[in-house]
Amino acid sequence: MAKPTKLKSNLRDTVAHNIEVPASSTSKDARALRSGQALRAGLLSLLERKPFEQITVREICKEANVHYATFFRHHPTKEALLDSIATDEIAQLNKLTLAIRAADNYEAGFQALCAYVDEHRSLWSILLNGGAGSAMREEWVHQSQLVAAREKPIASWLPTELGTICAATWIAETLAWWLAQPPRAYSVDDIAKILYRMLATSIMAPD
Amino acid sequence: MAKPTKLKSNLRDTVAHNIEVPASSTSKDARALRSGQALRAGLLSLLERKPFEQITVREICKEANVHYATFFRHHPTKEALLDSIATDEIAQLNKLTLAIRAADNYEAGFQALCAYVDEHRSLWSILLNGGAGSAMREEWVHQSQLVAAREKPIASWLPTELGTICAATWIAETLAWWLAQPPRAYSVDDIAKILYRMLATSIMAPD
Amino acid sequence: MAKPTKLKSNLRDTVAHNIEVPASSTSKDARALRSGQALRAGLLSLLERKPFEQITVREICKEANVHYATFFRHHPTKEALLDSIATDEIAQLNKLTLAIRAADNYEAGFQALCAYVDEHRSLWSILLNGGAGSAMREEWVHQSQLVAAREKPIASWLPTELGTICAATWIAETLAWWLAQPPRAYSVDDIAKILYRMLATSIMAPD
Amino acid sequence: MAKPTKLKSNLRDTVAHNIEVPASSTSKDARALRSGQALRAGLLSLLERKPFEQITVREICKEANVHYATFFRHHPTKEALLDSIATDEIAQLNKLTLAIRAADNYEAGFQALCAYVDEHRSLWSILLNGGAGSAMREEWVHQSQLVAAREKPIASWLPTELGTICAATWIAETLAWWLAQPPRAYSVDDIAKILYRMLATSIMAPD
DNA sequence: CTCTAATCGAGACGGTACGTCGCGTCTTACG
DNA sequence: CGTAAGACGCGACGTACCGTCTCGATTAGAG
Repeated sequence: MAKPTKLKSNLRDTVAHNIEVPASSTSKDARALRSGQALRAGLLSLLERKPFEQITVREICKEANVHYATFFRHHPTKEALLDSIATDEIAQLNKLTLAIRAADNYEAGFQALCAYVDEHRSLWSILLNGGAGSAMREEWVHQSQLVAAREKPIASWLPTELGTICAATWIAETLAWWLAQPPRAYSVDDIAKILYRMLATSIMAPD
Repeated sequence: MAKPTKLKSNLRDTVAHNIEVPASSTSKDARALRSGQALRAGLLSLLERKPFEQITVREICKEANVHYATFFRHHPTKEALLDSIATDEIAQLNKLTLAIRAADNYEAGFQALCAYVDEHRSLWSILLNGGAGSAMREEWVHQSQLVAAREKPIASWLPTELGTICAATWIAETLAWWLAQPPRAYSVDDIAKILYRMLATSIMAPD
Repeated sequence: MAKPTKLKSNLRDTVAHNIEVPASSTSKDARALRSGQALRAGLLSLLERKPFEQITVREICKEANVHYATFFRHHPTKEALLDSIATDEIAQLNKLTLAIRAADNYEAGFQALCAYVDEHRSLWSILLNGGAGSAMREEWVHQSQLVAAREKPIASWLPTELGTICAATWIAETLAWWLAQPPRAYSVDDIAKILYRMLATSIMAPD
Repeated sequence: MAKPTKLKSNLRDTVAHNIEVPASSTSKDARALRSGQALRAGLLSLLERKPFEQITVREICKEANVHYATFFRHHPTKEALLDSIATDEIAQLNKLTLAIRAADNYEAGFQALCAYVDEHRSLWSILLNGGAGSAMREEWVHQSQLVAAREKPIASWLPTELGTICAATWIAETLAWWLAQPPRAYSVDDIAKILYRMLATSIMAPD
C-alpha cells in the first residue's frame, strides 16, 4: 500500500510540467544558483516553525525572496524541493549507516555516524524534528530498503525486510530524540553506544 | 518541536467554529449516530485507496451519503474525524502494549496484542498501511509516551523516553509490515515471537 | 476564415469547465441574481473606459464587488459575459432591422429602429462605441447573415450576402457615429432619413 | 471614444522600453534585416491560422526561427509588428481609394483599386479575413478619416464624417468578402462595378 | 584583414492574469 | 421550521506569457 508522503513516491507521481525544464542540476547561471539556494534555505527556515504540509509554496518564495513562478522553474512541487534537500543528506548518512555492517568494528561505525550528525546538528535537527520529520523517516526507511536489498540477511529469525525497517527506524528515532535534547546532555559517544547496544542485542543478534 | 501531523495537535490547533456544537460525543439523535458512523466508514473506505491528505471532505461526504455541511456538525475538520476513529483503537492497543510490561509473561502479552490486531485485520491494515500511516505512527508514539510517563524505567542504560519511542515504533512497524504481507504468510505466533525476541532481549533487558 | 473576436464563436470554442454548472439562466437564488447583475453592470462600466481585451476578469469582479472565483460560476469566460449582455439587445435590434424589409413602409421601419436605440442611448453608446465595438459589429453582421439567409434576395446586381453585410455594417456604423455625436445634434428623424436614403436607393433598389 | 484595437493607438500607448533601440528602420546590418523579414513572414503565416490576439510573441519567434528577446529589438510589441506590416499597405490602398474622388473617372479608380488588391491577393486575404481583420478595418477607417478631413464634403445630406466611414467600411467589407470567395468567382471588373454602383447611388449621390 | 561593435541565442527572472480547486460560512427555499 | 442544496468569499494551486535583464558567441563592416 502506498506510503503517502514518501518523498520519492511523490516525486515519481508528479505529472508532466510544461513550463520550463527545472534547472536544478545542470545550470551554470549564477542567478539560478542563488535562487536555488535561497529556496532551500527558505524551506528549512520555515520547517523550524511549522509542519511541512502547512507550508505553502508562496510562503517559501516570500521567505526566500524569490518569485512564485520561479519556484517551479527549479522544482515541480514543494515535495521535490524537500526531497532535493533531503536526498543528499540521507544518502550521505545512509552510506555511513550501511558502512556499519560492512566494517568489522560496529562501534566505530556508529561513532562516525553520530559524529557526522553532530557536525550538522542544526540541519538535522530541522530535518528530523522539524515539520518534515515523518516524511524524512519514511524516506530514510525507503532508501535503506533499496540499499539493503543488495546485501545478504543477518539474522535468520528476523525477516530481512523487517530487520532493515527496524534498524533504520531505530537509528532515525534515536537521532531525532538526541537532537531534541538539551545541547550537551548526551555526547556523541553516549548515543553511539546506545545505538550499538540496542542493535547488537536485538536485530543483529544471531539466531 | 511540533510534531506536524500529530492528530491531537491538529485537533488542539483548530480555531473556534461558529457553526453548531459538534455532535460527535453528546448526541443522542439516531440520525446523528447514523451520520457519524457513515462518515467513519466513508473515510476508512477512502483510506484504502489514497493518502489522507488527498482525501477531501466532500469525498468523504459523497462516500458516506451525507451532506457536506452536515460533516461540520460532527467534526470541525477531517483530521478530527480521523482522530476520532483512531484514538479508540490506539488506546485499546496501547493498553495491551503497556500491559506487556506489567505482565509477568511477556510472551503472552505479545501474543494477546497480535491476536487482537489479527482479529481487526482489515481495520488495522487501513490504519497502518493506508493513507494515514504516518499520522497513526506518530499518534501511537505520542500516546505511548503519555502512558509510559507514569511508569518507572526499566533499563538504566537506555533513557526511558527513548525506550518507549523504540518499543512503540518497533511494534507499530512490525505490525504494519505484517499486515502488508500476504494473508497467511506469518501467523500470530510468528509475529509475537519476533516482537518478543526483538524487545525482550534489548529494551527490557536489565543493565 | 474564422472571425477572431466574434462572440458566438468564442462561446462555442470554450472548452469544458469542470467547476460547477453556470447558473446564468435557471437559478432562483437571490444572491446569484445579484451577482449576475453586478457582473453585467461592472463590465459595462469598464467598457466605457477601456477596450474589452484590456479588461480583466479580476477587474470586472472588483468593479462588481464579486469574488473572482464567483465569476466563473456564472460565465465560463469574459467573452461569454459580454455575449450574454449583447445577444439580447442585438437580437432585439436585428428584429427591427429585418422587419424593415418586410414592412411596406421602409421609412417607418428605420424610424422605429432609431427610436429604439434612442431610448436605450447610454447602453448602446457603450456597446457600439465602447471597448467592445468591433466585437459587437461582427456579432451584428453574423446575426444578420443568419436571419437574411432565410429571406429571398432583392437586388440581382448585388450578391445577397454582400448586401446583408453592407446593410448591417452601415446601420451599425451610422448608429455608432450618431451616438458619438453631441446629445441632440441629430434627431431620431434625421438619422432615420439618412439611413433610408443610404440604403433604400442602393441596396434595396431593383436591378 | 477610444477605438480599442486600433493599431496606431496601441502603438502610442506603449510605454517606454529601456531595452535597446528598435532596429526596424535605421539598421543596415544584414542580420537585422533578415530577422525583421522573418518576423513579418512569421506573423502573416500565423494570421492565416488563428486570431491575432491568440498569437503569442513566442509563437511568432518560433515560426520565424528568431530568438524571443530579438523580437523586442525590432518591435516593442506584437501590435507594433502588425502595424508595421499593415500601415504601408493600407496607406498604399488608401491613396488609391482617395484618388478615386480626385479623378474624373470614378470607375477607373475602382478598377485600379481592385486590380491592386488582386495582385496582392494572398497578403490582403490574410489582412482582411485573417486573424487581424477587425483591427485592419478600424485602422482603414481611421486613416480614411485623416485623409478625408482635408477634402471638401460631397453630399450635403450626408455628414462628411459619416460618409467617409461608410465609404471606407463598404470598400473594406466588399474586398474582404471578395477575397473570401472561391478564387475566380468574381473578376476585378465585377467587384469594381459593384463598388461603383453602390457608392454612386448612395453616398456620392447628389442632394 | 583585422578588430571593434552590433546582433544574436540562450535562458533566468519578476510580474500579472489565468482558470481550477477545496475550504468553511451562511443564506434560501423547500418539504 | 429545520435541513438539503448550493452560492459565496477566500486563498493556494500550477500554467502561460509578458517584457527585462544578463551573459557569451558570432559576425558583420569600418578602419
